[in-house]
Amino acid sequence: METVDTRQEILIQASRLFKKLGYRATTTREIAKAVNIKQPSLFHHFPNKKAIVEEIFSLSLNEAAVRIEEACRRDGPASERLHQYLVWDLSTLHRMPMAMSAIYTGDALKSEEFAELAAKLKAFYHSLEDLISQGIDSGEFVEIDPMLGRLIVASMTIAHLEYAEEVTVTDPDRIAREGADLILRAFRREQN
Amino acid sequence: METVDTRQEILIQASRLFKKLGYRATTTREIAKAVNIKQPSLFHHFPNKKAIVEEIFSLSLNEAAVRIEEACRRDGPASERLHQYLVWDLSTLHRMPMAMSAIYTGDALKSEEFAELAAKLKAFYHSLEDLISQGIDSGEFVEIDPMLGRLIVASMTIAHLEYAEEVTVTDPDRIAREGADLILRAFRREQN
DNA sequence: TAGCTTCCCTATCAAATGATAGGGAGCGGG
DNA sequence: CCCGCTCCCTATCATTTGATAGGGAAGCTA
Repeated sequence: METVDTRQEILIQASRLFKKLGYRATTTREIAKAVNIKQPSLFHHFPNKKAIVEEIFSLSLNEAAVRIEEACRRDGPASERLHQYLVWDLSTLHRMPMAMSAIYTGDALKSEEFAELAAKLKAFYHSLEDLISQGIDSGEFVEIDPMLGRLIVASMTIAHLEYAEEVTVTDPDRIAREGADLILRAFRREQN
Repeated sequence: METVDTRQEILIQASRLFKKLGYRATTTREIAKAVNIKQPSLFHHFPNKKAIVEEIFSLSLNEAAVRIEEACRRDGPASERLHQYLVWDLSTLHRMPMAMSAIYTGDALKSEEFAELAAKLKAFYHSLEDLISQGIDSGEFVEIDPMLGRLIVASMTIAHLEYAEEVTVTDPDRIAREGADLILRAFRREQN
């Protein structure tokens, strides 16, 4: 049976190093050292360095892509649907032992070799922009370019992730709600 | 006399590649190719690769650090001082021919060798948190951890930079004002 | 013209780094 | 007992990449 501990530990340590140094700057030797194994042993658990970051990425993006698309198609106020999605997203990410902000803030996605992942992310962004457009059309959000809205939601999500990685989180759900509230504040029209 | 054109072109092309690929993933050969010179010719204008990113970084941070500190010490509502600073910052960055978001979103700063730059940025963040604290104390801003406030201001600034780099900017001052408005919306209390 | 400076070139190096080859220890099943 | 599997090791390779050495052309000054 494959030891799941070492594999999981690789993901955790790699994500922290990716966050601290970036993907390219993090060597497989550093990852191995953090896991207390030798460098070639990494390749028993993952075929290559790329596969490590791909797995971390999939952990966060696969389900998120489905959920944001569902949120797009449901009925009801767009602001509520976006809020619900953000609460789920933040609480999920906050619970993960990996430093998930590493994936989005880092350099991994920018590389040519990660075109497939970048495409997934692009589709995700498309749904997010769609949802924001719905909110703008219904008058719930201020009138901004949906692309700018998407950039703001994404960057504030990452900011909140980075925040939660710094402080000790006692209640992931509560801090996720507060984060979602804060993100929506940025472009929700004042309620009168 | 040193040709300023090539030097400037190196900064511009390098910043775009840093944005697209990240600092570590961008090779000096790629930069040279974008500038239409050979790789070793780069080292006539800059002592090493690090110096290129340092110069781009200094362009944006040196004056910003002074201005944010001044904003901290001036009188008047904190929200107005922060707004003024943000308008200056965004309009300055939007006018630069370099892709300035490359510096903040990229992996360069994370590296050990850029500890000096990271320290500068840390001092800048300290002033920003101070200013946000003032606004929270005076009741202008919602009660959040100043660190979270700082992360949000920084990430939204970058989001706005990335936005302006995508669309064609006709009036940098106007888009800077709109950006500053949007950033402050995120945590300014509703005005009654 | 001679001499100096600027700027770019070709050729080349040394180090870092992702990945492979192949061996050995531990362990469980038959 | 031995086969096969898992998991880690040492040794090593091939490539990439930042940087250096040294030369040559163009332009300016005296």
